[in-house]
Amino acid sequence: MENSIQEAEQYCQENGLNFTPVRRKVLEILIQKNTAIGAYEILDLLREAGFKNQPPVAYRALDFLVQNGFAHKIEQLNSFIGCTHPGKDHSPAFMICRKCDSVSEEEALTRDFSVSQIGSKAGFTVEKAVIEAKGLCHSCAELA
Amino acid sequence: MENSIQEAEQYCQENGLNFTPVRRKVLEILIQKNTAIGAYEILDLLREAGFKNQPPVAYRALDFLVQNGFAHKIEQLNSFIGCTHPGKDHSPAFMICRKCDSVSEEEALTRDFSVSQIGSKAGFTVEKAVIEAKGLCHSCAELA
DNA sequence: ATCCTCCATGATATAACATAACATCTGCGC
DNA sequence: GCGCAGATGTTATGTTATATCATGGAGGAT
Repeated sequence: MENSIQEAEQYCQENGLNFTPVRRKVLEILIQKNTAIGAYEILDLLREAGFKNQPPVAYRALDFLVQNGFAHKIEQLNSFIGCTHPGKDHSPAFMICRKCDSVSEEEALTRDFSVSQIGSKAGFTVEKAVIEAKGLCHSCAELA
Repeated sequence: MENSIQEAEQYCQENGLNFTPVRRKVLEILIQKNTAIGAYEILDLLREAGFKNQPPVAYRALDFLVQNGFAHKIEQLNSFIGCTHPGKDHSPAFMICRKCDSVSEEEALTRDFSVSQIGSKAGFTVEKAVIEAKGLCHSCAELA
């Protein structure tokens, strides 16, 4: 965890990005929680940590983190999750457990497939792909 | 368009589903618009057509349509679109143009790939996959 | 025919998520 | 100092979605 933060810090320095206290704190929150959480929950945690807590505070920090690959938005949950391998170029696919709400990030790029290919066939230029699956995680499937 | 409605009607009859006036009207709206629209826009159109217009009216009809494969939710837009090939079992991928906001539905299942496979590797059982891409559609790409 | 149950709808209220708009501050180059 | 750019502060509001309880209507069982 300290590790991830330091990586983010370094990446920002190298790329002229401003890794401010709020941004750092939000990333810390995301990494610590290790699952998808909503902006307003983040806001609560920010307040507890002594930061201002109007919605734009959280959303602005989240924008920054998502923009720069330190976090992802989970569209189906309207929530956010720290990226497990930031910086690197990747096409993530998220597995959302409907029972325990855990979210895991997998790599979606296979040799034979990409969303880009699907788009190409249709004459569409893909710039960003969202892949999210709902189902049962390993642990919850065993209990069933 | 009349066609799609009739197909839906028939499917409902065969499967013991209640294709009520609101549900029919919402499907008509979606098919007519032929792009993704929000629940509150649907609500307006329902009102114009003489239906009640509290939010649950639209959301309940949309739930029904999505549940039964007559429509899909576009998560990135918080909006809904009529399904272009309902009834059939399919795994759709949506292409969302950032310039003209058009949304097209493609088939995501290829011989060598599925989101299920990505999940399996991670011990995850995929029940439903959401694939949405943002980018430029053919027409908008040409203008650029 | 009466009652019961199921499903759909009506209606009110509120929750949850997100952004617009404008003010202020701070660091930095000139 | 001055002005610019990026970040944050602050207020207000817009947008999306659901909870909850009441009402209605079709169809089956007795």
